[in-house]
Amino acid sequence: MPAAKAAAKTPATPAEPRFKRLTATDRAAELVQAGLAVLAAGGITAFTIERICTKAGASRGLIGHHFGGKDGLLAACYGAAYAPLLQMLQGGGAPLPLPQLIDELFTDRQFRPEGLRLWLALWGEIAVNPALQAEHLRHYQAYEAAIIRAITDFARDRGRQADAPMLAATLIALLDGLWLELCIAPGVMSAQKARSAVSALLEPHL
Amino acid sequence: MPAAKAAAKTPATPAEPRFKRLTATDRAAELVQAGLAVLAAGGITAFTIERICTKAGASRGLIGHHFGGKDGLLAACYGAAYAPLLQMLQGGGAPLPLPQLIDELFTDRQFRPEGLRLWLALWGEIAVNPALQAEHLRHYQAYEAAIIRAITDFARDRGRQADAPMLAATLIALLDGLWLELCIAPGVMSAQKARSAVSALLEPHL
DNA sequence: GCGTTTGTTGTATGATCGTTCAACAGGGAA
DNA sequence: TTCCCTGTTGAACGATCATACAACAAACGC
Repeated sequence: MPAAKAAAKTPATPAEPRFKRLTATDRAAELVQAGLAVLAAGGITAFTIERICTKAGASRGLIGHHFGGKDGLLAACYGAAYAPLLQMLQGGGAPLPLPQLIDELFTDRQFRPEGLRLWLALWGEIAVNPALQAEHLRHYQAYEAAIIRAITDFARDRGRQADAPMLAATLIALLDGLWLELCIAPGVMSAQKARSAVSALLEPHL
Repeated sequence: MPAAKAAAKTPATPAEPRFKRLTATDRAAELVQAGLAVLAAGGITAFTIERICTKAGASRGLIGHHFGGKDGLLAACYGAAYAPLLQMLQGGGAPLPLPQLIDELFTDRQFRPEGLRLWLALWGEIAVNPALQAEHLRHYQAYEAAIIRAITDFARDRGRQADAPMLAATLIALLDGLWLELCIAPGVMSAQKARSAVSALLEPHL
C-alpha cells in the first residue's frame, strides 16, 4: 500500500527510529548473551551468525563489526560462560569455605541443564580449537587454585591432613562428570544425588 | 567418446576397475570408521558428508544410500563408539571383577585423548538430538548395570556393605570427568593421576 | 539546528552444506 | 559369455553458511 504511506504518517509523530543505537560495550554484551542462549539451545552447530543476530535483534553485520568474526564472538562467549563461576570463587572478597562453596555449586544458578548444555557445546569446541584451549587453561587454573585453597583451609580447620591438589583434581573431575550426567541423562542424575556423591567423595578424606 | 574407447585403451592392460565394490556391511563399516575419525579430529562441525566420504575414499552419494542421510550415519557412529566399552563390560563371558574393570578402563585402548575427543563431540550432540539421547540412555543403562554389579560383587567378597547404585553413579561421573580433563587439558591430567583419583574415591567405601 | 562520529543495516558474494537421482559398472549367477 | 542385481558415481539443486562493504542514520558536541 504505497499510496497510504504519506497519509498514514501523522505529521506530528517524529517517526520513531528504525533501530536503537547502543554503546559498543552494550551491543557486544547483548550479542554475547544471544550467543550463549543459542549455544545452550542448539549446541555448536546452531551457533551461526544468522541465528545469533536474530536472537539479539540485530543485523548480521554486527558480529563482524564488534568481534571481527564468529570466532571472536565464540571466545567472548567462553569468557562469559566462565565468569559466574570465577565470580563466585574469588569475586566477593574473602574466599568461600569449602561447604558453602559446594553448596553454591549445586545452586540452581550454577547447576542447571541449560547451563550444562552450554558447557557441553563449548567443551566440544575447546578440544578442537587451540585458541579456546589456551583460554580454557587460564581460567581452569584459577578455578583449580580456588578449590585447592578451600580444601586446604577446610582440612586445616578440622585438624586433618589431605593431599589437597589431588583431592581438588578429583573433585573437579567429579563435578564435571555429575554435570555431564545431569545434562545428558536428566532423570537419571539429579542435583540432590550429585550433592550426595560429592559428600561421599570428600567425607572420608576430610 | 564411444568410438575412441577401443583405440585409446592399451589392449594389453585389463583396464583396472574405477572403484571397488564392497558388500553393504563392509561399506557401512568403512563409512562409520571414517565418521569416527572425522569426529575425533575436528569435532561435530567437521562431521560433513564431503569430509567423511573423502576420508573413506568413497563418493558423496554413499552415506545417503547406506544410512539414509547424515543423521543415520551419526547414530551408527554413536553405537560404534560405545561398542568397545560394552564389549569389555559384558562381551567376554564372565563379568570382570571391579579391580580388573578399572584397570581396563585406564588402558591405552580406552583412555586416550583421540577417543575422548570423539566422546566430547558426541556428547555435545546428544544433549541436543533427542534420537541420540534415547540411544544413549539404552547404552548407558547397560554400562551402569555392569558397574553396579561389579561393585556389588566386590563389596560382597570383601564382606562390606555399600550403596552400589549410588557408588556406581559417582564412579561413572568421576570417570567421565577424568576423561574430560584429560581431553580438554592434557598435561594437567594423566591416566596415572586419574587411576589414583578413582582409588581415592572407592577405597574408603570398599 | 548542523555536522561529525560511529554504530547499524542489508545486500552481494562465494564457499560449502545435505540431499537427490539418473546413469554407470562391478561381479556373481545363469 | 551374457544378463541382471545392486553398489557406486558425480553432477545438479536449493538452502545456508561467513564475510565484506557501501550506504545509512542515530546520537552527541557544538
